[in-house]
Amino acid sequence: MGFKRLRSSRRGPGVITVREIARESGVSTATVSRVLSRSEVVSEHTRARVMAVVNRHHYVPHGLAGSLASRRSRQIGIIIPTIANSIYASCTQAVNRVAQQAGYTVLVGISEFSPEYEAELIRRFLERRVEGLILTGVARAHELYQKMEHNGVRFVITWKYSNDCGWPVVSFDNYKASAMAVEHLIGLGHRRIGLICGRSDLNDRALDRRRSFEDTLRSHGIAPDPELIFERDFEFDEGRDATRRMLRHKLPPTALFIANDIQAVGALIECRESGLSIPADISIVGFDDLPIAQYVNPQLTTVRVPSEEMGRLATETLIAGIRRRAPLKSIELSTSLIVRNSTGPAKNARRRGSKRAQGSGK
Amino acid sequence: MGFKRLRSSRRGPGVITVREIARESGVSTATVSRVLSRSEVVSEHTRARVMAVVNRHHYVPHGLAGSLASRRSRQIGIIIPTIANSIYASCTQAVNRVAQQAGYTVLVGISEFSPEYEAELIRRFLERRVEGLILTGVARAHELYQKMEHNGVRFVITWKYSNDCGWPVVSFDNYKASAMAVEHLIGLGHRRIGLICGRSDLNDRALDRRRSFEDTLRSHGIAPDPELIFERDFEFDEGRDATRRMLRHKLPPTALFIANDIQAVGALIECRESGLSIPADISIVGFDDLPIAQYVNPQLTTVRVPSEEMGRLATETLIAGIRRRAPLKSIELSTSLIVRNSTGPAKNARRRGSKRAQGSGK
DNA sequence: CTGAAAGCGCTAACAT
DNA sequence: ATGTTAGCGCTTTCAG
Repeated sequence: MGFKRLRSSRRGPGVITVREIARESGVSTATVSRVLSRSEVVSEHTRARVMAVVNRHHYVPHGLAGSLASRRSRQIGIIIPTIANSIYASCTQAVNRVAQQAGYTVLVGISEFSPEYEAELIRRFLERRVEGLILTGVARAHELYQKMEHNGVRFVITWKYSNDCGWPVVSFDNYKASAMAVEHLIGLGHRRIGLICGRSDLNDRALDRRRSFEDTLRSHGIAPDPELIFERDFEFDEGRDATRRMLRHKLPPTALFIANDIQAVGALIECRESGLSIPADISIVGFDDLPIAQYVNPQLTTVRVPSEEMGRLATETLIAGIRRRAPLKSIELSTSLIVRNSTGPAKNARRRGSKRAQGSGK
Repeated sequence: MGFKRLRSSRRGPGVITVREIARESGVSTATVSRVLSRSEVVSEHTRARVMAVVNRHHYVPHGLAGSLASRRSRQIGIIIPTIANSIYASCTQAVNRVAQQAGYTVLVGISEFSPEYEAELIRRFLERRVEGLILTGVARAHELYQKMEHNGVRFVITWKYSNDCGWPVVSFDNYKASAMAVEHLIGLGHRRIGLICGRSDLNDRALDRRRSFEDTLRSHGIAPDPELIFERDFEFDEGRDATRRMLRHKLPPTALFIANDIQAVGALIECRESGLSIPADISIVGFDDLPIAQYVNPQLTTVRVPSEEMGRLATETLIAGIRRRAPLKSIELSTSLIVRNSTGPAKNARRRGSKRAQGSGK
């Protein structure tokens, strides 16, 4: 107990502390702490006295010290691949809202589709002692899962439903959703169908969608043509360029399944500028149902994903698990095909008529 | 996957601490700490021994305790109004990248255009002891500025350049940028010009753009018509609806300045669906230069804003200020008008010809 | 190059 | 209803 250096021990701006507030209001630090958290257990009189001092100094308690002492950080983390695609934005916004409501602060990490970067973000969030983590997809080094468990942090996977991965998941099923989209095209008589999706080596959601595409074709007796499958980044121009290449093919597709709306809009523009009429000459199905899908011409048929609901439920599940100290339960969400004007019967189709919007999942 | 609880003081999962690592590797906690931060001052031999134990336990140091002891949180915060508009997304992504690079973690706050919510976020971030803050716009309660100063946190304002607010600012000037857009229309002979922008009571950027619009018209001898001014939320449909109302006016506008591309796309669609041809019947200038601006038909003339550069520079400025313990310096960025195909001469215009892309700012 | 020891600012038993 | 006290897990002088 040295009496040397009172306020602001080492150096640095002498920001006010509980001790100072306690001294000035003539109570103990414990009482100040109580006023600031569970103010109902404190008498109205002392509460008012303390708050006056607090306000006078613009005192904000040191949350890190508080977290250290209480062993609860009141923080959760979310890691998404990009913030640029508004589909992640709406999910993240929902997460934020629910977490805030429950008294949690959210750390947002953007991995930019890099596994190394994601690992680094997870490490940082663990260091920041988040109580829970919302992750995108399930594919990551086993070591990372170990690290999360060893550090006692709960997590939930989003954007990829899988009932055999062993981790808690709150998501729709990319495989089922894509099958629905592809079957819509096949049902319209299309047999020659192209695919554009994200890079399946960096993105297990893209992988699911691609596998679903190939399997669904096969199950209808159609052999997927590798020359009609493109994996690209999520940019309008990438979708556009891939489409251009497909249209140049000696046997061009009569329909495209494009596993995200950004690339799909690019594809749609490319088709239109190439003089094709949609859906008379070529049909297009997207994925995500971004707001823009209704604002292109023709309006885009696409798969609607419950991104906000997913964010909300994932956060609720996570926080409930943290509070109850119980294992998290998985939830499968459903998607639906929104049939608009970018899909129609194939030329020379044997079967005719189009399906209406239909549900999948549970 | 059960957690065996080791020695844990009160309760809770016995997560490993420095003390345990120190014990197992036969060194002091000080040495473990050195290995984990400035490993170069430790002998290769002990370093290796310590790291072996660290890895075996998947040990992640308690960053909050570290921050408390070192009095540096290594965190900065950014508060944006929404994550849904990709113009903020690209800025935020740049902030993240630079901060990460410099060893800082970023807290992202979404205020949803609510001053109360923003105040709450600032309070939480202060509590989390961020070392710096990146804010959107300059309009907020004086008390908040006081609070930031009293708590010794540095901050920089973005998205609004103003050299008389007294705070450090890294931004372009909304007023100048808008004037450039409006003068483009006036230069094409338009005299009857409508405006759609965000709500100027919640958004000082929208206010600047609106004032600039009105002032620029007046300076060319045109009286702004209140019936041709709409303040709306940032949704396609809002832009569309406002446009519909303007087109119904007994004296409809021949040109629209729409102070963001989201509403502008909505406006463009509405005009097209109303049977107007763009730019023959009506000209449209947007603001932001979102990727979508090139993907609508006709391509949108709009103001390009340096959102990534702003994010990058704001972060660099902030971190430099934190490191040097020096006041932050303001930076004015420039914008440019990207002339595409949605603007053309007014019908019956006296003057003809259109201007090319031109710069503003510094 | 390494260790001992004193806190960082707060919370939560446990008392009163 | 309020005070006393013992840490939370780490970093950082200061010695050696």
